[in-house]
Amino acid sequence: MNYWLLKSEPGVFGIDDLAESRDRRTTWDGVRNYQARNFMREMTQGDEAFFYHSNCARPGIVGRMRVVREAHPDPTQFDPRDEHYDPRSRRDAPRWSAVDLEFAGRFAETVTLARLREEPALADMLILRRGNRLSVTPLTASQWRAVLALAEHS
DNA sequence: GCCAACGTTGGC
DNA sequence: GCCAACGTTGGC
Repeated sequence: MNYWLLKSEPGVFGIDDLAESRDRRTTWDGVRNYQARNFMREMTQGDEAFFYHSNCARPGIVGRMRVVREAHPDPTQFDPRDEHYDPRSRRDAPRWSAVDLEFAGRFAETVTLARLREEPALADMLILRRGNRLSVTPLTASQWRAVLALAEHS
């Protein structure tokens, strides 16, 4: 079992959009960073992930998801009308991957970025490191539990 | 392989 | 809107 944190801008695709998706599932596509892509390729079915709202008034963790389909070629890379189209990617050698995720609950309160920074148990969390902008990062089991504890005691 | 220029991310 | 930090691009 692995734990992950995935960022998305709520103005583009927020946790409510996931909760309202068909079967409460979505394909997490559009990732165009190699490090983030490589983390997605490490995901296995049943892995747990947090949904983080970025680039918004109250950035922070807003809920949970579960990996329901492992890495597969991101279809948007082949679609010339999609903003994530990559003309250099070939169908016989796809450059970018996506995973499918299922909604697993929304927190009663957002665990804000400011709150995450205050928590000693989360000092090593990757997204809290200076300048880290990765949209997909791994968490340790203890970091996962620490965030859940913050969510439950807010 | 170096590195300057540029584009993007994302908090504030 | 600002800007620090980072990744990517492309000339050389």
